[in-house]
Amino acid sequence: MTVSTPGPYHHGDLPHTLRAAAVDVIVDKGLGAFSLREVARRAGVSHAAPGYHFGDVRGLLTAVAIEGFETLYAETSTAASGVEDPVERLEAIGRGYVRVGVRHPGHCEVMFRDDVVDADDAHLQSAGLRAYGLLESTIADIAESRNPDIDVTDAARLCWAMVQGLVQLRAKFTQLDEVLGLTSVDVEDRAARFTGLIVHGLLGPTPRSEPRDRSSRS
Amino acid sequence: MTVSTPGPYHHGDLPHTLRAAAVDVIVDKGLGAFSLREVARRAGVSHAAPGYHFGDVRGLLTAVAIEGFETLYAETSTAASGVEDPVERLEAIGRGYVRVGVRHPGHCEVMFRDDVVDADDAHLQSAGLRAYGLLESTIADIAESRNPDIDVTDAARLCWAMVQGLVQLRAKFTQLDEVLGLTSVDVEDRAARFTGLIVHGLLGPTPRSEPRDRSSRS
DNA sequence: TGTACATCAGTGAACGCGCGTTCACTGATGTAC
DNA sequence: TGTACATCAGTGAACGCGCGTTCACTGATGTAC
Repeated sequence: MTVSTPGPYHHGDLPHTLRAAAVDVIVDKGLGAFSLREVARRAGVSHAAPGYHFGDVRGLLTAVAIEGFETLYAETSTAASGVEDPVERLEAIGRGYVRVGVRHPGHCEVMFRDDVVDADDAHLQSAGLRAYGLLESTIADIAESRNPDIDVTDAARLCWAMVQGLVQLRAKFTQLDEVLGLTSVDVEDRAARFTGLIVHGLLGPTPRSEPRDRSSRS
Repeated sequence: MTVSTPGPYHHGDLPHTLRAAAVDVIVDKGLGAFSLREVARRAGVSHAAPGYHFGDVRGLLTAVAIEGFETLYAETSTAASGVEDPVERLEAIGRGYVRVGVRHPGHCEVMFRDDVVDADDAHLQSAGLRAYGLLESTIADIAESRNPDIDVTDAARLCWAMVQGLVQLRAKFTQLDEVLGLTSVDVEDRAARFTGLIVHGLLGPTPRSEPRDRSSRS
């Protein structure tokens, strides 16, 4: 990733390169060691260049977070498109989420870190709500067609929290595997079981493919 | 928390005070702004004092993480003790976990951050494995008594990831609540439903109180 | 086609700051006799 | 009980470092005429 050649004075698309370099830094040095100067070094430009485009550290990280939410929305909506059954759609979204987590760990490390990002940024908020909205609307569909007792907002958060937990703990699991002497497992497969659990949990302890008569309930 | 009086030359239990101050800093400034000097300032001692007791930043944060795992073990094992049924015990542990997350967010922010902590530290590893072991052994009990098909190691991680996700996203949810104009919800109640989902998912789609004949397994 | 000028994109030297670390020190406590 | 000494706990001045930010600058591109 590191560009060592001096390169032309005018860079093709420096903002893009800087975002990529920022992700690079996050992934292999961690957010703690993140700095504009390190990003500039990796992008092969002067240390003042990131400031020119993004203002400050917060601005650059916010741009990375926005990119992350856009990727998340793109991946999950693609995964969901064309899937008729809302339950299957939810599973597809869950898998898509985890895929993003696995493929873009740098973005994910920033997306929910309001202490590090400009949480008031309008683009960031709309990108985040757009991704969240897809999840929530799918659960609303499930509620409508399968179980009207579901608290949609709350269920959406359960799903989000669970999948996010999976993504966040992936690194820890990997380390635990080493400590415990176990081999690492297929994360996406785990995600499938995850979403399966969520769905079964949402539909109640005895899910059926056809809704049964459950009218007498508190 | 901040001590402004000069205080006596010899502090009663400075290591303890420094750990508390460290948690303080993490909670309201974030790990990004964490520094030994800031911790010393809050503890009301010279900036060299933390170095004397903990060596460096990593050492202090490792001590905080150990404290966190010890608290986690204490809380979950207390919650689990005396509960006969392993399923109920797992639920109690899940609730205990979330309680720790809610009450000790500073510790939790550090416990799984290997980039910031000395992951090779023997005390840290044993404290972590002790907490994890309680969870795993409970799931092993469930597997034994209810469903031998459960992959115990993997199920334990699912649980851990889910509850951890809940804890980590709590702050995000709070912020989303503001964005979406909703009131915040009872986190521990959410945890109960969480663990319920896990348990039902683990026991399969049609859980029974008595184990059925399943002897033919690979 | 050529020239002058404006604007954009990135440079690099300079600055002040907070940090971690070191180190000679000092104040307090414990111990030997 | 008193004195000398060792050890422990914390100090504070000093240092070098990487950082973010500023700012006059320069190289490249676009536009007007």
